[in-house]
Amino acid sequence: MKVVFVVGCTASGKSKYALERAQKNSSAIVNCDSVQVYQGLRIGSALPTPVEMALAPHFLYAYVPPGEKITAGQYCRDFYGLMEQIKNDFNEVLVVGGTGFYFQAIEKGMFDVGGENPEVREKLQKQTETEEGAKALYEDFKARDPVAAQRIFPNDHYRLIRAMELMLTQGKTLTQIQTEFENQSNKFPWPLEKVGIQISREELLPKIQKRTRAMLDEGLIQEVKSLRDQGLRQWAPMESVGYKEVNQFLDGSEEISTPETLEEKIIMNTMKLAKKQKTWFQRDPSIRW
RNA sequence: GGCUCGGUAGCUCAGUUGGUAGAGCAGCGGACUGAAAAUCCGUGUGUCGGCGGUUCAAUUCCGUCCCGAGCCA
Repeated sequence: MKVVFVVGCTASGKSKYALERAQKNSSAIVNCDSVQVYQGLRIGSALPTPVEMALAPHFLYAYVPPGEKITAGQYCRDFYGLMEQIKNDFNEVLVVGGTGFYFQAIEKGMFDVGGENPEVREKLQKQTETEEGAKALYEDFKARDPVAAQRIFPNDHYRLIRAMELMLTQGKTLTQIQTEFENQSNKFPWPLEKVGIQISREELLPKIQKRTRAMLDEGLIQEVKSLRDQGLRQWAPMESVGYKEVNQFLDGSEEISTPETLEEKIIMNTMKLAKKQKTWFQRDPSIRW
C-alpha cells in the first residue's frame, strides 16, 4: 500500500482531484483538514457532499462531536488508528486537506511529550494577561531557551505558553525536546508521494467569491445560528474562516453590520487563508506540483 | 443658486500652530510540533482634488475651479 498526500490551498480543487483518482484506483480518501473533522460544520467548512462521499470511501470527515476539541496530536493518533484498520483494504490511500501542521504531524510524528497540562497552562495563561507578567515570562523563556526565542516572539503568547508549559512539566527546553526528537529519525511507515494542486490568485478569487455566495445561499447563517442555539458559541472551530465572520455579524459587530460586508469579509479572509496555506506547503521541496 | 462640512496610501481616517506625512485594515513576504481556518513576525513615496497667489519654503494660509454629502431656497 502507498500513501499520497494531496495538498493545496482551500478551493484549489484538491477534493475533485482526489475523488477522480480514488474512483480510478479504488483508493480511500482520508481527511487532513482541521475544520472538516468537526460534526455540524457542513456548509462553512465546504465538507464534501453525501453524493461525493458515496463515490469513494471517505474517512475522518465530520467525526468529532460538537463541543469537543481536536489537536494535531489527537488527529495524528486518529489517523494511525484508522490506518491500522484499513491498511489491508486499499492499495492507495489519499490524504487530502489544507492543514499543513496536520500533514507534518502524521509524516514526522509529534514530540513524545503528551498533551496539555491544564493547571500549569492556566497559571501561565494568567501570567500573560498583564503586560509585565507577559514580559517577565518571555524574559525567563529567553534566558532558558535562547534558540527557540529566536523564532518565538514576545507577543506570540500561545507558543510562549506552550514552550514554558513543556519546560515546567518535562524539565527540558523546547530546543532539547526537538533535538532529541530529530535524533530518533522516525520514518513514515508507508511509501509516500505528495501531490500539490496549484492555482493562481487570479483563478482563485472568482472561485472563492462564487463558493462564498453559494455557502450563504445554502444557509451558512442558519448553520451558525443553530450551533449557537446549542450553546456552542465558544467552540474552537467557531473561530475559523466563515464561522468567525457570521458570529461577528450575529453579535452585532460594527465592522460586519450588513450581509454585503459579511460576504466581503468572508471572501477576504478565505483569500488570506489560502495565502497562508500556500506559504506552508511551498517550503516542502518533496511536493510535486 | 446660497451656506456648511468634506476631498491625504487600494479602503477607513489621523496629522502638519507653514519646513513635502502616518495609523488601522487590505496587499506582499515569512515563521510554525497538541487552538494551526489558530497564533505571531517583517514590509508604507502617496501629483496630501486641479490651477493660480502670498512666502526662502504651501499638503497646511488666501483666491478660484472641480467632485461628494448635508441644510436653506
